[in-house]
Amino acid sequence: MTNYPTNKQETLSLRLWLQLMKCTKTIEAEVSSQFRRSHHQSLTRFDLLSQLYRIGGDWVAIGEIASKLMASGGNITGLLDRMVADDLIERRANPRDRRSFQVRTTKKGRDTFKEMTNDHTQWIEDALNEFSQNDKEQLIKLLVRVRRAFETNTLI
Amino acid sequence: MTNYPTNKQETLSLRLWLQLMKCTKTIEAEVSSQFRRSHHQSLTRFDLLSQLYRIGGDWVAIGEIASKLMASGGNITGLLDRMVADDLIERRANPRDRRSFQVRTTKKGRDTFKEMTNDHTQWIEDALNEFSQNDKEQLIKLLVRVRRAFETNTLI
DNA sequence: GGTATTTGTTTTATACATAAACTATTTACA
DNA sequence: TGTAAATAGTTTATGTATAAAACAAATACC
Repeated sequence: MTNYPTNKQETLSLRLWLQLMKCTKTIEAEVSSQFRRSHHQSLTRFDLLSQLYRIGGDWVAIGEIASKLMASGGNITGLLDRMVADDLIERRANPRDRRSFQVRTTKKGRDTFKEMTNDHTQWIEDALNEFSQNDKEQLIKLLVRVRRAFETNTLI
Repeated sequence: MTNYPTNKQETLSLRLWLQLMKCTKTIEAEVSSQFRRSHHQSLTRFDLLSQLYRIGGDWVAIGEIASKLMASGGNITGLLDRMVADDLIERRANPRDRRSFQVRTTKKGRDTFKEMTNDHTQWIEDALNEFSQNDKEQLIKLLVRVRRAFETNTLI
């Protein structure tokens, strides 16, 4: 999102990273504000509901949610509290481990997610319909490679 | 960053957007935590210092900063307060317009920015050195196109 | 010249993010 | 066993983000 000084040597790699960020932020801002307007929900909540949906309606440990969302524990605690208050998810103690808690979606949570995901898919489709299948596949392939490069790099 | 349900029709456009987000989040998390560790600064502060550097050391109106960072006004007020407290920037009333305020970097701010930007460039270079010039250029081109598609779409 | 509107910024309320310290439990193992 | 270590979540302190209301100063305009 930043325009870096152009007088300094701005390498191709750096330009790539800056464009990547700018692109993501632009779409994210749009989707995020649409979600707020249309559903009074945040992108984070959508992510969380997606994870729960993906798992299939069963009780899920809070730690598992946190790792899937790449979020810190303290963050998740508050997020879940607010979503329980809004009746999107429910929460219980893990019957087998008294340290642990579990959550799952409520009916309202599932309905909300369904509406959100329909809108979401539609927005993205509409915006990206000008791209050929080939362009998209190419881009996906490159993005996965970039991410892998960073993930392996990080583990050193 | 989310893995969406694969049983539902997951279009190519959607997969593209999800990979884009995942990729950006991964790099962002890495850069962000490095900045925190190495310089006790956030990515947001780096962005702000970049803008000030780009402008060239002159006093800049707060509103201009806000629009360049694509941030809300209320956000900027707090951010600037903390950065003034850390002696990275200084702040004064606009001598020509008594509604308005201006900021510019301090010496410490410029030094901090210089160190951060060197590290930043190095990290990105190291992670992306496996990519050919052609790959990078291709990717940049596609990313710009995607962003434009979204920007024009949004303005409707 | 006086009122209405716009502009530039802050304040307030709330949401979301991290790290670090803390509590409670479970597990490992001497 | 009994104690140390690991694990699961929460709390706390702080930073970053938004929208909406508030405010003061500048500008528009009748």
